[in-house]
Amino acid sequence: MKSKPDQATVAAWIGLSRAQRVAMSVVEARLKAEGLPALSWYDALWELEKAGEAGLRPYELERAMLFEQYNLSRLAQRLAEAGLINKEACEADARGQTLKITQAGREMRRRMWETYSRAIEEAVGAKLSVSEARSLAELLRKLE
Amino acid sequence: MKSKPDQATVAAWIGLSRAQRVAMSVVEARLKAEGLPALSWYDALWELEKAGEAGLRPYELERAMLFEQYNLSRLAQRLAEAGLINKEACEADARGQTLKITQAGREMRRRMWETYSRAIEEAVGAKLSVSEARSLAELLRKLE
DNA sequence: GGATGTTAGATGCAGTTGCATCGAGTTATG
DNA sequence: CATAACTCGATGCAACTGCATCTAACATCC
Repeated sequence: MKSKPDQATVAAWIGLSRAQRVAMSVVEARLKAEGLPALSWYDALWELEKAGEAGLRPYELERAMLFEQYNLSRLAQRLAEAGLINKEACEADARGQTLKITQAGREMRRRMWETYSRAIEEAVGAKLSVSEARSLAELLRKLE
Repeated sequence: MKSKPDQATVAAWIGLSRAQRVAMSVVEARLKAEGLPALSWYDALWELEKAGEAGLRPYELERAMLFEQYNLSRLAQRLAEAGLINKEACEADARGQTLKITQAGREMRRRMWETYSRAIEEAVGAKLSVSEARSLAELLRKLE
């Protein structure tokens, strides 16, 4: 009789939790040290920047970011308050809205990227060769 | 001129964030569905069970779990209130205390493991071969 | 031994997250 | 068209997290 999750699976799970926590705390600390907003702001701004002129419906952004609905609702509020996005009424569906990044939002995203990218390099790039990073990315993709 | 974090590094970072979020949400959902406490309870109970009769000082547990100090302080409070651990005065250092798992704590950990292990299998084991899981664990270990 | 610095752990407060639920609008069914 | 079922997004409330700070107890240095 074989144990359900084998040793390697458990090791991978533990590694995933720990590595993510370590890397994330480095990245969040760097952002905070520069007085920049948290990572979730970046993710949202980036998705909206990629979406361009059309913007995104909250539920689309929610899925792209793997965010809970209530969570995104509040994130959007804060981003709008900060002037980084606009919430526009949606023509096609009177319940809904369309989120669009503002110029200030694009600038903030760019500014965050300077710090963010350095932190990624520190937390991941410096610890893996390019081929290791590629392998890791591929293995992680299988978990989604 | 080469871009600072290369493409593979960024892909690994994104994969890490997403995979962890997906896997974690599966696991937490399974625990919640069974009316069991959150994962952090399991981690603490497991560390204390491994520590055995000697128990652990809060700051030791804190480091083992990669938890913030204030965070662990409150987790220990809740575990103690639930009767899963005991907080004993520390002989060697009057400021400190020693945390020890109780019998109820051991039982809870075992009970959580039944659900937890199935969830790990579902979120990780089912998506990777054994050798892939081994590779993944090894790559992730380099990030700590 | 006494001043100074450091470490262990707790806690008040503000911000964030999770959960449940709501209200408004849309779609499906008859 | 009426009603039932569902989707979109917001929100009250409770739990949790992060930050700063506090108290008490070592440790160090003279």
